[in-house]
Amino acid sequence: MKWTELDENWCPVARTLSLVGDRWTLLILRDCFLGMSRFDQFVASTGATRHLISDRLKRLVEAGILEKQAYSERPKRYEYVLTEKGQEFSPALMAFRDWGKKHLPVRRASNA
Amino acid sequence: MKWTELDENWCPVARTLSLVGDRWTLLILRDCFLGMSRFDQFVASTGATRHLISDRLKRLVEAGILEKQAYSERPKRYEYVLTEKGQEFSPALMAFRDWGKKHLPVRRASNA
DNA sequence: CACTTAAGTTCCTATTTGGAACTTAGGGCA
DNA sequence: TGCCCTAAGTTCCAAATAGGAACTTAAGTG
Repeated sequence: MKWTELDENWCPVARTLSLVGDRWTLLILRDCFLGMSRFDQFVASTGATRHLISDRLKRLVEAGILEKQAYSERPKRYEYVLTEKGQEFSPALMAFRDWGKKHLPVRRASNA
Repeated sequence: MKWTELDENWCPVARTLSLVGDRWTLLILRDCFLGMSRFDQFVASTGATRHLISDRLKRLVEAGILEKQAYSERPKRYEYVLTEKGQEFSPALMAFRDWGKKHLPVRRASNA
């Protein structure tokens, strides 16, 4: 089964995953909650390829989670901002953050 | 950048995603919370291939989110149960469920 | 004119998935 | 004994997706 077929699943978790159940998509949303809104910011921050960011932003806009807004005419430039639907996703990211903080501490060799 | 490289990321959300930021992994966890524990149950319930389920279960066990327990000797058979670390992931799934329920209703053509 | 920024797109290779069949280790029963 | 069944995986190959780097478009800067 392809994951795109999950969108009509009986389970709301599965339907949610069909839309945002992808690492880069969720990282983009994290960045939005951190105040980012531009293409190159997402590329730099997530480390994903431009190709992927382009694709994921398109899907998020189609899904009504982000909105594309022009912030400059002549060079036409757009930024991506969370819609209300997108804003309401924050509890999920908070839950991920809390779980990660508790269970996946960074154990950097203190390179002194 | 490969997503596996996210595990040392400064951001706890990214570290969490490096582990469970994948559709099938999260669906397996959903199933665990619904009381499932066996390989074929995960296969049937998620619709993912046996190959994928096998791979994801391995990673979840390695990460200490699930535990493999023998429920039968002679035919050796194992089941997968949530550890405490895994149990504590429930708020994230609840958040996904709530968001999906609110924003992604199933609109089935009532096939009467 | 040459350089820079921002937002993408294109191209090609490499990795991951999807699907179906095969394996291993017994159990049931005729 | 022989045949089919279950459960948990593994293997194989074709198809889809991702990674990396360069290219494009449209302007602004010195």
